[in-house]
Amino acid sequence: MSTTVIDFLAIKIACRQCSLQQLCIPQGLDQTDLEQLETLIERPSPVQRGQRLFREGDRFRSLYALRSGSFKTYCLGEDGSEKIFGFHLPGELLGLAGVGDGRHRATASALETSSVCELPFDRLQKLADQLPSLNHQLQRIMSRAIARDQEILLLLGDRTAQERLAAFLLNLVQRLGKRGLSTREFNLSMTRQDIANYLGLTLETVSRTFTQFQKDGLLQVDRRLVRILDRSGLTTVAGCSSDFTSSLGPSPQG
Amino acid sequence: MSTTVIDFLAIKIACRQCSLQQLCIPQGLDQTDLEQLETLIERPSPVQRGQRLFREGDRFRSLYALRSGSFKTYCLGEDGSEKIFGFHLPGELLGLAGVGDGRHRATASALETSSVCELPFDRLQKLADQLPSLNHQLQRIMSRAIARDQEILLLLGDRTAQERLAAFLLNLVQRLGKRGLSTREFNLSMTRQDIANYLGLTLETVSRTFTQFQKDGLLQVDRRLVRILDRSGLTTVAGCSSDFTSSLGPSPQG
DNA sequence: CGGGCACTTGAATCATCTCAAGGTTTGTGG
DNA sequence: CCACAAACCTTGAGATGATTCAAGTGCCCG
Repeated sequence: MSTTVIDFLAIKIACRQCSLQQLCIPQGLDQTDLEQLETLIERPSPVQRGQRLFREGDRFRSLYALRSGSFKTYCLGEDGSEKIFGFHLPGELLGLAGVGDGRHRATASALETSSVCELPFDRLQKLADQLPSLNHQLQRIMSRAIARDQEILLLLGDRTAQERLAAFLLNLVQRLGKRGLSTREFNLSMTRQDIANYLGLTLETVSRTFTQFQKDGLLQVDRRLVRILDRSGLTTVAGCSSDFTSSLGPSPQG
Repeated sequence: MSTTVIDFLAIKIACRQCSLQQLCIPQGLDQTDLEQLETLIERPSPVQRGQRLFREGDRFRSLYALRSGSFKTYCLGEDGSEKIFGFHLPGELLGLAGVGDGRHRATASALETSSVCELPFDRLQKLADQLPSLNHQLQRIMSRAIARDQEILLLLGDRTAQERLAAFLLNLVQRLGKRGLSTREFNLSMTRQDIANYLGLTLETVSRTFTQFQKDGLLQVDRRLVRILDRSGLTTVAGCSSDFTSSLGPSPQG
């Protein structure tokens, strides 16, 4: 037992061998910069479903790079209801919204057992002050987070339930594809309630829309398992430029 | 005539004397850093109502700090319809979403005659590489833009027309107040259509809601002129934490 | 003075929500 | 291994807030 623990803690963080390199911070950094980056990364133990990485209002200390699994980020309303800002997949950075004023602006909760790399922000910032390439990469990542949010706003702006769900699913497969997973069949790690919340709909409407898509031969749905039968049909239903569906990302990262 | 032009071009940009210092990039920078920042700032001629600072798809070259006036940022849908991401007031930075991939992600259009400072990004970045304090300020600004977007999502998530409009107005007066303007009476620089679009409603619904607020004694409205009669009543209608209304800012900056 | 634009108001329609009930899966303890 | 509870999902019927369509007013600008 103790050996297991020791072995686990002894794992060297090697961005250079990580399959998510091109999606994560290392993108665009050279070998020597990467080596320095690796020295500051910590790896906490895996996060179980429902467990939180940080909470709304927590002191902001670290950014988190998702290695495996998935998260949702949300805030609680006055009445205790959640509002979900985004779902996050491996390679994405969580916590960016906390940089601004030193407090996390959302809660990040694991949708399934997940693992993350922790990047203590003071050390990351210090390193970025010395490595322009790392600095620029951080700028790019933050800017993209802003751009993605615009696209979520597009989605929520003035669209029907069908358009929203179709766009959501297309975005999801597109992001899964980038991570080397199937773009035809996948498992939703979030509940209908979560999807509804994110899309500004009710649970029932999401459920009905899934059923409708199935009747229309666009999808085959079995609880959390979704198979896309007619991608172009789905794109038509989404009713927006491929540009949009291809770039719609997660909401601001906690 | 030519003297006018020459005089205009000769105006020295002095962040140190700018009243927006505390809202804009200079916040937190010391004298010497500010002097260096001033050297790279350009001031284009004033932008007339309807004129665009940059357009969706344009090559990203500069950030723009708004000195006076106001802007909206939006994207065009396939059918030519706009989707407005935000309204921008003096001291705010436009164009942040373009850093990520070198293209502007939205169009920035002046709602009234406005003036801006242009910050060529290559020079700004180079300077930030040398001045950690400037760099950190840029990080803060981008992070806050992400955080603000979360709050817009909260607003659009699941709220009635009344809640949305009340929250919108409260946010606006709050931002105007920070700029030393009246928090009881102000002029809307955007049309009902723009507000509707931003809030995910129709023009008619916004108009009706204004009328309703007036009947309820919350506001006095005369075309674009709005006077707030019952701030706390409006807060109640907005139905969200003061925390939220106080921090809801503009959408991602173009 | 006239034309256009922004805004207001009304009535009917519609998409989504709400409320309610039932079904399935999963996990837990006996 | 079974019974049971909890969580999740589906489906239906009725209610409702917002939209759509339509008409009309007032203001600004040429």
